[in-house]
Amino acid sequence: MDDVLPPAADAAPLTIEQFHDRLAELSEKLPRRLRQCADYISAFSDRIAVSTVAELAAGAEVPASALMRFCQVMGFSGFSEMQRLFREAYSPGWPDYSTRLNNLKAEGSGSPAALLAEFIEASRLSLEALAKTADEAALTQAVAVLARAETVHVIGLRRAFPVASYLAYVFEKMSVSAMLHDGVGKLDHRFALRSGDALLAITFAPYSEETIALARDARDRGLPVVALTDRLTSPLARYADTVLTVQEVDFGAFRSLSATIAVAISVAVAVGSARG
Amino acid sequence: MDDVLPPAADAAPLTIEQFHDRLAELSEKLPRRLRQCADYISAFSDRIAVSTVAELAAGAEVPASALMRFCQVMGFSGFSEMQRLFREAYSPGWPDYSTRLNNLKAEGSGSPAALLAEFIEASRLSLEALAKTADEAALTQAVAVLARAETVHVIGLRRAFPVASYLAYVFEKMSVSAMLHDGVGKLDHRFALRSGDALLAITFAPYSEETIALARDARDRGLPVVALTDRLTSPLARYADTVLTVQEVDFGAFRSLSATIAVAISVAVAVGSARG
DNA sequence: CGTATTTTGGAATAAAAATTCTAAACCGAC
DNA sequence: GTCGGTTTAGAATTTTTATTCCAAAATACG
Repeated sequence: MDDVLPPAADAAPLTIEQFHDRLAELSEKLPRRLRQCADYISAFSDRIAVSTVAELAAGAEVPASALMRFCQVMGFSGFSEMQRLFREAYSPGWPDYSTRLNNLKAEGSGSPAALLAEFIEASRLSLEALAKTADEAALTQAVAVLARAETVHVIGLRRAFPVASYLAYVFEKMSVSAMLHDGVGKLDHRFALRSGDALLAITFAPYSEETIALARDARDRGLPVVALTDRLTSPLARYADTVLTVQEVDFGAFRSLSATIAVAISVAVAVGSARG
Repeated sequence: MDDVLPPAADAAPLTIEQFHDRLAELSEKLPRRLRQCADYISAFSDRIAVSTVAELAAGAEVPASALMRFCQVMGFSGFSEMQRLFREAYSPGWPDYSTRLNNLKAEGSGSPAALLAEFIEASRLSLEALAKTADEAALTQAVAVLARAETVHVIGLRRAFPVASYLAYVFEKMSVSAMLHDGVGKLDHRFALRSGDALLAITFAPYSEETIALARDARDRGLPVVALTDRLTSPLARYADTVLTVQEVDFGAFRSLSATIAVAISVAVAVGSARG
């Protein structure tokens, strides 16, 4: 009963860096079993997020209760709290964004400036997630496929249309022969697809029939198809040789497109320069 | 008691790749709730290792039992077995945004990954600048003007066309009467502008003649004009009642549009909700 | 050495998570 | 509409996991 309050000084670490600092600072003055914990944890800290107390304890060759005490010495209330730090650090931001937005909407604060702030935030999150998850191999493959094509056909309707049209613009600027299938007049120009060409198709849930149909068509004729979509299980993926996926954080019913455009333009510019 | 043995064919996936294959193969023929699981899981498979059934179920917006059934359909005995696959493969990728960006850039300049990193960076900078400089009063005024209009006419050509087309899409979704002046067939629909309407015109240097002409036309007839452009001294500004400015950071010859789209959508959503 | 203090291991308990089960909703074919 | 088979939601149950507790062992100190 000596310490009535735990000194505020040793509150739980809030970041992984603080965690390691604390670990280094402590590990010298710990008794044997706790030091074993410290050593093991510092070597395998990245397994904290996906292990149980028992597993880590076994790894450190200590009883589970020793590991519990270790967590407490580190300033956490227990193992779970420590684990949360590592789990959240692994991919922060996402879990409660949508609920936060719902609250915001419920409160009816629809001022344009507030909306803008939310949009900016959604875009920023999307870009951040893209940076983390971008698949370099798929990207490279997509560029290779398109760079080889005679003419690049681009299709994207509804929400994907802005992306498709920007692509067409960039291709034009880079003197890449490209054709935008825009659905104007319900004309479909599927017969414009000639051997030697390639298709870049863009669609997000709810997927657009026409886009998928054109992809199938291209595939049936043996043309390479690159898909830009939201998930690997998208119906578009079946007809594509290369699938690029992008997650956008949506804001209410609308998506920011920032990440999607970033991917699209990178591909287009890379294709343009690959062709010289 | 029909199937005494589960057919060996649908044994559990042994690698993450097999897992995704299986997912793609199944997801089409699954009933509603299970497909929801499949979609969510395929988009966020990296969270499996660090989440509980309840958390994932909440993310996919299904009851926990649906997610359990999903695991079984995938060939696992239950969630724990599925999770084991992901936990064993787990390695905390690139911890944070900036180191990951550097990694992408390290691929070598000109590589698609490096380009993507640059674009992401440019977009993020644009958004940041926008957050700092956004003019609340202008925004509010623009929304007020457009909310009062019978029909909102939208024009934006070349680089601004993606923005204009996304605006048209959002207006449609929000049941705001809107017309996109797209320049198809060089038809100009200036006579579609009727009193009571308003024009939202978008152009950036080098400014598009047609856009400016339409703005002038609208102004001459006494219709309110909202300009979305890059500077207050833009030629478009002369004909506009309200001017919204956005600076995009460009990367090479191309701009990210992120900030522009953020402004555009905020305005559109605000207009939509102002009209009820 | 012997006593006070700290540390330890493991059993006991509490909490949380996974898994199963069932009645009801749903859907498609008649 | 109604019958048969599927699918679903959520309560009930089981299993796993975290956490506490305390007697015994170790250590420090006189």
